[in-house]
Amino acid sequence: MESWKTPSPPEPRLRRPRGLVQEIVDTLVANIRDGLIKPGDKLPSESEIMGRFEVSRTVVREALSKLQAAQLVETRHGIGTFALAPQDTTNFKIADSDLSTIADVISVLELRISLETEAAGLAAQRRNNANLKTMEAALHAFRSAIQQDSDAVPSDFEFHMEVARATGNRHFADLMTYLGTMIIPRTRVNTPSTAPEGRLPYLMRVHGEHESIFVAIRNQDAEAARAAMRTHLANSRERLRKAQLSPA
Amino acid sequence: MESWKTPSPPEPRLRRPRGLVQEIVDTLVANIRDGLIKPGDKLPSESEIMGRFEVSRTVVREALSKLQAAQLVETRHGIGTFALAPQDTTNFKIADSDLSTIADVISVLELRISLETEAAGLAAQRRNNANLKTMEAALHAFRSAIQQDSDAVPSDFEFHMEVARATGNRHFADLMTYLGTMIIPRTRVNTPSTAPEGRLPYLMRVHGEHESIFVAIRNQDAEAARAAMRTHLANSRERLRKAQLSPA
DNA sequence: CAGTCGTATGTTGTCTGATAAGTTAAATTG
DNA sequence: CAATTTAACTTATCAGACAACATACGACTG
Repeated sequence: MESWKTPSPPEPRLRRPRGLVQEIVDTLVANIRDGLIKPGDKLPSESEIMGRFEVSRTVVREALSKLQAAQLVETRHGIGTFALAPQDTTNFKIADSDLSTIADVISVLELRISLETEAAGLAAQRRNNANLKTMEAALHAFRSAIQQDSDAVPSDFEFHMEVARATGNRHFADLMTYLGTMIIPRTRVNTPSTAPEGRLPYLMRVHGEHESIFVAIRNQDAEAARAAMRTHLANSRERLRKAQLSPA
Repeated sequence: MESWKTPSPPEPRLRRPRGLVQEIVDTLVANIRDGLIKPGDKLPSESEIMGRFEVSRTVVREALSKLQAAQLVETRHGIGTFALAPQDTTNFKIADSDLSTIADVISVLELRISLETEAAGLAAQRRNNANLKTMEAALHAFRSAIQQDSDAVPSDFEFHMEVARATGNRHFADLMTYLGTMIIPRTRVNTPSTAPEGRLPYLMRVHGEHESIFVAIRNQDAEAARAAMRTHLANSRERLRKAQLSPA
């Protein structure tokens, strides 16, 4: 009924995934973050943005409105819109919107690789018997969960947390806790389901990697612990990469 | 029902504190925070808000746009705008009280070692020419500052920040920014003063370490970059350790 | 009667064109 | 030259329109 209604298709705007407004917001945010627009700089006038993106002024103003709300720019009547200096960020935070795609999750996982690789090395040097005992318990719980086909994520996370705790440096455990709560809900969905080898073999391999980490830490071999942890998390990253390339 | 909009006096519009948009934003935010509009509730339609505040749709839409940016509401095309549940405000934070002793600073430095060692490796793989240029400029500024006996900390930090940026992973740069602002004010005090070799030789050695990192990143040698960064920061840690044992 | 379909209606998304008001700098005037 | 006026550019707001989307209800069909 409408298929014959459009004889001429001059549609220069093919993709509008999240609306025109968000497209402009994303572009401007990127320009500011990348330093293309420095704090104090004047943004292009509304008319200019209209022309550059080929949208109406309504869209431009709503985009700028969002940037104002985000405290990224300040608009002065009759003069223009200016980029603001990033406010004092006395905390580290990952926005939920920065975890919407698999690529976003990978970027957080990279941070986790950075953190946990070093944590494993420090843990190997500083672990005490209580740490080893807790790790062992977590490994045992993980194996049981696999065999009983129940949720293995809690014991998995508990093992990693104990490695972080074994560093004796509270900040490692704190940051792990934060990253864990951010990442776990997103990775759970596609954890064993995307494994080409099937759930049980995959989880058993993970278990083996955990044991390699544990042995290195127990033997106080910092280099081996680092390497084992890096291998373990790099595997997770590769699995996510594949899931990214071949969506279900 | 009238509780969320005070009836306006016969005078059309006497005070406009920061514009009509902000007035609507303030009112709606207050209503959401006070529970008059609960999470999941549908806000009045745009036409309705237009009528109640006697403003045009432009103003209403810009106000709602700000609320969207603040993650207070969500708008669905063709349905309406709905109040959102307050999002998780969990974040990673290091309390000021956790930085009172040198041991505390060392523990944060360890986190930084973890972060920057990996960042150097990733930077070696992913750096572009702009990154290299910025790093070179920072190195040059650092050397100049040394020779002119001025503050070398900003260019030092700038170099490290650019390494973090060269990872292409925003979280590295974000966490570096946070750790940097936490740590810098504390390390500045005892930076070159506690060096047994004297200020200039010490800073020149730091400069050399920076150059080793830079060369490895330029050559895209990830392992060498990691090692150079680890050496560099381990030296800082050792210096702090000595200062801890022999307080001035 | 049950299920499907089309339409009426209400909503948000975007566009167009206009007027008001603030700011700056050139042009004009004394 | 200095003060003032004007012009141009900017943001702020308004008004009306059409498109895209979603839902509800009635009509038609089996």
